[in-house]
Amino acid sequence: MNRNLSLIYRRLYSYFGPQHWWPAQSPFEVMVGAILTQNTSWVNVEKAIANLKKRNFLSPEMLYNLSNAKLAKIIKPAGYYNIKAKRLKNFLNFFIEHYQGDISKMASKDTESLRKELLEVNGIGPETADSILLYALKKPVFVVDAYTNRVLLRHGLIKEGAGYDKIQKLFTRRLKKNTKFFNEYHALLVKLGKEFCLKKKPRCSICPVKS
DNA sequence: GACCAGGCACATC
DNA sequence: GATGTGCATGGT
Repeated sequence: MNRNLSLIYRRLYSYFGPQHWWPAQSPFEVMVGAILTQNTSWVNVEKAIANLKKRNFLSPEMLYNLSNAKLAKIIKPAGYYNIKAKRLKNFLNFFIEHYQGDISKMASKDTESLRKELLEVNGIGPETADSILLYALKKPVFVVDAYTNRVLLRHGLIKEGAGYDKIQKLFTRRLKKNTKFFNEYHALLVKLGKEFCLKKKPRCSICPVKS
C-alpha cells in the first residue's frame, strides 16, 4: 500500500508539477474557503470570496459581527448560501471565543484536540476540519475528498463505502507525516480530478469502471 | 435541460 | 449502522 500510494504520488507530481496550494492570500481566507467549497466548485467559491474582499469583510472581526442574512447575500455565488452563512458564523463564534480570532493561538494547540474541537462546530466535518488543519495551520494531516475516494477505488486500494477515517489512515499510517507532502498530494489528486474526471467525460480514467 | 461540483447535518428505518 | 434527503449557484 505504501508503495502504491508513493507511486501514485510520484507519477502525479512528475506529470502535473507543484500545485501551490491552498489558493488563498491568508490562513483565514483558507478557513473561509474550506467551508464555502463544501460540495461546490471552486470557481463559485472564488466569486463569493471576491465579494467578501471587495467589501472588506474578510476578517474574523468583520464576519463575526455580520448578520446571517447579510452574509448569506454576499456569499450567494457559492451556493447553499443560507446554510453556509450559518456554518461560517458557527466557525467564527468558535474562532473568536476560543482563540480570539488569532491564527497562531489556534496553531499552538495540539493537533488531535484541535481536530476534535473543530468537529464539534456544527457545519465542520472531517474534510473541512482537516483542510483547515493542513492548509491554514500547516499541520501534517491528510485531507480525504471525493476525488481521493474515486482514485483509490478505481485502483482497487479501497472497497466501496470505505469511510473517511479508514481512507485517511491509509495515507497517515505508512507514509511520512509531512505537511508539504500531504499538501501537495491532496492538491494533486484534486488536479487529477479536475483535469481528467470523469463523470463528465465519456471515458473517465479515474472513476471505478461500471459493469 | 440534465448533470456536476474540493460536504455536512439530520430524519428515519 | 446504513441509507436517503435538503441545501443552491454557475459551468459544461
